[in-house]
Amino acid sequence: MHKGEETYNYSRSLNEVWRLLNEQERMLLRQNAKIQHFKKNQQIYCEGEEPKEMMCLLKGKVKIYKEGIGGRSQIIRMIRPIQYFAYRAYFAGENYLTDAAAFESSTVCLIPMKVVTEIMKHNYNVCQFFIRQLSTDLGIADERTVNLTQKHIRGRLAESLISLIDSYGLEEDNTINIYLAREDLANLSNMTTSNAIRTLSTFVAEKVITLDGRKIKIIDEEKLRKISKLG
Amino acid sequence: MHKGEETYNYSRSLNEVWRLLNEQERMLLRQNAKIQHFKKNQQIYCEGEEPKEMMCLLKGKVKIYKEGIGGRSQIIRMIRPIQYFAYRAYFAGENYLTDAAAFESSTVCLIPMKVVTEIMKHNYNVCQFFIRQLSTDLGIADERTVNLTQKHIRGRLAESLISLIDSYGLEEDNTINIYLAREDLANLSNMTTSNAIRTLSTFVAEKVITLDGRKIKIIDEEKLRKISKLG
DNA sequence: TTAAAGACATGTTTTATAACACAAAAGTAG
DNA sequence: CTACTTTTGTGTTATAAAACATGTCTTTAA
Repeated sequence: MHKGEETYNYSRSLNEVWRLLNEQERMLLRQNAKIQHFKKNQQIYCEGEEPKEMMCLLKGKVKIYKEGIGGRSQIIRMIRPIQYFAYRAYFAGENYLTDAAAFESSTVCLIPMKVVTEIMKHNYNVCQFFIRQLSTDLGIADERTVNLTQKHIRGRLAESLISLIDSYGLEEDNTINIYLAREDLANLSNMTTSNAIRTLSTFVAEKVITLDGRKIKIIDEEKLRKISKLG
Repeated sequence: MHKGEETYNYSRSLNEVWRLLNEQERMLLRQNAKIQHFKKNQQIYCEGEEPKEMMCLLKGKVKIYKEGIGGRSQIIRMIRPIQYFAYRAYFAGENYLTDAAAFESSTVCLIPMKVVTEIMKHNYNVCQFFIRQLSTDLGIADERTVNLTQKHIRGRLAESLISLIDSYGLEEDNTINIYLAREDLANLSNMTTSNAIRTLSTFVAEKVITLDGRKIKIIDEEKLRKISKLG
């Protein structure tokens, strides 16, 4: 695939926001957007940095996380392709409060926030897009707070697996379409790596999932949802 | 105070957003806004309800909370006068995910969301106001998740006390300007009521605070912040 | 003014989960 | 291929916090 074609596909991928724009605004984006590749486990931005550009994930998988107490990191949310991220801090007038890193080799489109806000001034649809997105994410964060603080280990892990299914989907053979280290699964579910491993094992014993290395195959999604709700 | 004067004062209180509006928009608000009083402990809205109106707290104190597992409720955030709330769900296209109730006798201004979005279409400043607010709140929610899941009881309670100071301020004698039941303090800090009581007692023993019923007087704010960070 | 209900306080027991320790497996580099 | 690091897996111990129990104090109500 030569460079022109690659860029063309990316432009199409930005679709969701793209169709809210007129030709002039699209031109502005084309002129200012940059494409950047990140290797597996490469940092995309760091806590404390000043946000200048918003990002749209074109390819790959990205985690937004925080380094907590005593090196225990906590994954806040996961990004899938064609999701926008890294704009919150700029809008709040803050530096980044989180870190972002690529789970796997990823491609990101960077758009200067100055350009974005310039467009927003004259385009209500784009404002509405961000308001809806922020509102949805705030709702998810509120739910998450209760889940992580009140549910037991089994419930939290089940919840995480379900959210991974929702984000990245299942292959034809019911394998979750992302391969995470046990440690990441633990950081997502607010538990130690040992307990993530142990609890995954009990799920296997209960025939809710099967494991093959990092491949997680869902056997009984109904039961998994039940564990997430009650356990 | 007669009715006209009361309304006049409320209008001035809406200041922050008020000055973003032109005369026509202000008229629209005046015609559609309603003032409503809530008694102590009265519910303002419930989870599952369809949001139709945004609210601005004019007087009193309000808690936004969620009923979690087994009746354990979790306070998500506290509202102080001249803060707007109850708009997230509408913007996200959802029903309310939280409950809201008055801590003490409170006065609320209700503004139909239809009117708000109508104004937003032609007023970028109002869009910006909500985007900034949502972005700030999302940042707070992310911080909170890590604090509630990773800090120990002492740290969580200290954190809650500090956030109460930040929200409601201190009297001249260093008393926190809100009187919460131990149970509410517990629901704010993700712990049982017993543990909130116990931990408050240890804070008294350590001369960080003094207690007189529900009055909490801050003796050593520096130490409290240290406990919140490390403990 | 005396019950009754609710909030506050504190000691004891139980339990979920972290912390630790070690081993096996798998991936990585020299 | 071999050594080395990282990841996974499992048993054991320690501990923070919930659950439970009980009593006192305070407010409300009859």
